[in-house]
Amino acid sequence: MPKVDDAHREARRQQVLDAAIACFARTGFHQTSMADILQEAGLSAGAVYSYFSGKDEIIAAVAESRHRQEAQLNAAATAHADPIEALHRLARAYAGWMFDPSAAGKLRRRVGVQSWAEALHSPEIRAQVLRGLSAAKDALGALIRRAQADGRIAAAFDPEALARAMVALFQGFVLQLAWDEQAADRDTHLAAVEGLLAAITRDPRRGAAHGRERRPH
Amino acid sequence: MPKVDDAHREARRQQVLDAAIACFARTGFHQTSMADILQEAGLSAGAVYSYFSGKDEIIAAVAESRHRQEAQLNAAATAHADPIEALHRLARAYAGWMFDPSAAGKLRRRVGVQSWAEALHSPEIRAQVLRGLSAAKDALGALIRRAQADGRIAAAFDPEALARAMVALFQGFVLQLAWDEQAADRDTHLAAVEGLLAAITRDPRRGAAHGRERRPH
Amino acid sequence: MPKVDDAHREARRQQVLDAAIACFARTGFHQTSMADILQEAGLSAGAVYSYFSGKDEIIAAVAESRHRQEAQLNAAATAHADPIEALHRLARAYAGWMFDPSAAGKLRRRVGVQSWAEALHSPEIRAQVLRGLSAAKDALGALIRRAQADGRIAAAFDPEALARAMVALFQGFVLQLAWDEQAADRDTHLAAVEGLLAAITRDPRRGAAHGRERRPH
Amino acid sequence: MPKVDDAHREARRQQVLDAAIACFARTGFHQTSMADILQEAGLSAGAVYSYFSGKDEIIAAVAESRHRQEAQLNAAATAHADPIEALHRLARAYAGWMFDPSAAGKLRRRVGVQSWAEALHSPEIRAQVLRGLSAAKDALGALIRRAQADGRIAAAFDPEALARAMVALFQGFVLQLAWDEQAADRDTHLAAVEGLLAAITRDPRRGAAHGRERRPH
DNA sequence: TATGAATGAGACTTCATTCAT
DNA sequence: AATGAATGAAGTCTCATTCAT
Repeated sequence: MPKVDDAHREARRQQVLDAAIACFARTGFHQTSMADILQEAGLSAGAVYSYFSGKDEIIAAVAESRHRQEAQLNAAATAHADPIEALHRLARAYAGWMFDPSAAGKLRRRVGVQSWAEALHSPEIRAQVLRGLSAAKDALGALIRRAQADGRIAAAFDPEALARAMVALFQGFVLQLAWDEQAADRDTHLAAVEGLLAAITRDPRRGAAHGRERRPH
Repeated sequence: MPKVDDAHREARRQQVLDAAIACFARTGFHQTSMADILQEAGLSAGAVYSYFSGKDEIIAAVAESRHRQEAQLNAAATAHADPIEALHRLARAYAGWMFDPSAAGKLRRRVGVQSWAEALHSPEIRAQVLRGLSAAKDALGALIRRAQADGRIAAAFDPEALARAMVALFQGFVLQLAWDEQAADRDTHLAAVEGLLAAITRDPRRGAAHGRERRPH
Repeated sequence: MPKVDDAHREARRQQVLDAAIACFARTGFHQTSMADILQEAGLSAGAVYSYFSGKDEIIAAVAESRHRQEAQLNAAATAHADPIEALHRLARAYAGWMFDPSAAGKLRRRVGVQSWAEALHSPEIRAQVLRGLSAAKDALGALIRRAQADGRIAAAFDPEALARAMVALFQGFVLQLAWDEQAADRDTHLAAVEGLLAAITRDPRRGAAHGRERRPH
Repeated sequence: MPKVDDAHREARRQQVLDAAIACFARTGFHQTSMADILQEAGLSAGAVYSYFSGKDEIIAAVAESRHRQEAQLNAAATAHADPIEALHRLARAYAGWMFDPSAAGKLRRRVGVQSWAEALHSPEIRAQVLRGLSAAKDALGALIRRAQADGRIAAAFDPEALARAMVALFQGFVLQLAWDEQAADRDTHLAAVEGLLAAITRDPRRGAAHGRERRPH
């Protein structure tokens, strides 16, 4: 019955990953020892090593699970017909995930920031991070181009640069939130992002484009 | 002649810090061994340990020197009488430093990102990072408030939130540049930041402001 | 089955302590390296460090085990009803232990002397040594007082000073033996101690005290 | 002018030795670093190394100076014509030196105890200590034999064993005093030693030996 | 002679990983 | 499959000693 075995295997792997996330969020990848993870998971060394080849694979798997979840956000949000509405939905989807005030959200931010640093010297994690960045930029870029085609965003904007800036804004907020969870709440962050969005959007109902009537949200 | 000794001492410390920065940028704080730093610096263990009490002090000194340089940017740029001009100068000063395409700039970004991660569990580095963040936010916030008093930025903006967003934008760009130095050049980043700035600024030469109906949040 | 584990743990700790005693006796606490102990014990560094937190704890445990054994001597010997007989038994018990000509006795003396020196700057070992000294002095002092009450030892003796002197005599012999195992045998030492004892003891069967029949050895 | 140079050299050596004694008394031979000694002496490394070949030579010289001083005690005291009086003088000379309550005496005891431990594994120091022990035993033994020839000490005593016991008594007192300087004063120790002496001495004016007139303290 | 910066062997300790049970 | 004791390479740091100045 491989199905049962696979389910069991998957459950055990998740148990290890959850423990690892808790430890990594607390002390960072390289200051967390395997012993810390074993204790947090309540498993023996032998057990953990039968599911993962080593610490590096655990780090990679933690980063990978983060990446997988992120990828779903893009797909879900960009389906909407109206590009501006899709942009807003995408922003809300990301904000909901990254600014999540729950304990899980806090762990995610902290591990996320560590991964960003780790990406500087781990080829695997770098690839993941860059893939995630590209996916977000591509999704945003496509929507921006559609909006520009509709005359809803000034053609003068470089879609790539604009997409990059929107992601940067998110990333900076995640950093600030990771350093100080009290820094601001989810709505504050979302408002800022949507403000940027509104500032560059033309009102579609007016003949002449004007930034002045834009409603940030 | 303490001057000679002090100069020598300072030179040696800098030699170690330079070596450490090179190593940290390459492999991260905790995957860099003291042996790596010794080799890079071309010094013996004993020599290095006579200038620093240990690896932690080196990490702290590296982060500290970064922080010290950053602090000077705020002061230099905010002196201008016109708040909008001061904001632009501040943006350019930060951009010039953080997006510096030279090797030194690249090292700075990479070490900076590591420090951001390290700040999550090192009280000292966290304090430095938060101090730097506060200083930047305060400088920006003061200028924004002056601009609002002059009617140059819509009063509806929360100065604190706006300042925070401008910093976030910078931080996100630094991250993206650190991951991929080819991602964009200094001008692209600066243009994006100045674009945001322009989008929220009223034209002072016009009787009626044009940003007036927008409610950023 | 904690019993098995505990037994195993205790056996391993003892294995380390035995190795440490051999090394310490040979080269002293601070000139013995952990590598020496590891080799002598036939264990790896990791194994030893899972039983002891470090070298200091091993030193303390070695001194402690010595102290524990010594404490039993006092209790066993002082139970006798006749105080003079109890004094002799105590002297014989100590002599049997401290002048033991076996290899174990030799190790004990050598480590003991090192502990005496170590007690000068290690608070833990000093406390142990002083506790052992007090226990011996107290046991002797109580017996001396009982003998004085019975008129068997001249009331003019200060019991505390006499006890201290008897202990000093033992300690000096241990030193001399440690320096030169051929210096004298157990009987010689015991004879000297019992000689001192006899010299201060009145013959209970005689009306008048006489030191003259004593045979110092 | 070699005389001046020699005097200078000797003064410098003594300066180092004094510093070393202070350090050794405080922390023991092997936990005192050369840096400690340099600082205490107020000399540079190069200076110290031009007077001593290394730490071992300093340790040996410290032990040696102690030994030299001790040797003078024997000679001075044993010159007296009456062997019993000479024994008392010898005891007082040793007591005066070893139980000296001054700071110098305290240092001497502490360094002495360390030397005793060091003698277990350093051939040089062992030789010194054994030479000192032999000298004392020989001086005492000679006096005891003279006293026995005069009928002042019972012939039944083994002179060697008796001498050894008297030295042991001193050594034990030194130990106890080093551990706790408040343990007893010089007079108490001297009284105990003289008490032992009296206990084995026959009254020369009486035909029959009597221990009973002895005054233990 | 004197200095003290520099050396580098070696000390203690940790921890990712293995493997006999 | 699971355990956890054991391994040992590698890490950080110290300190006796040297040598250019």
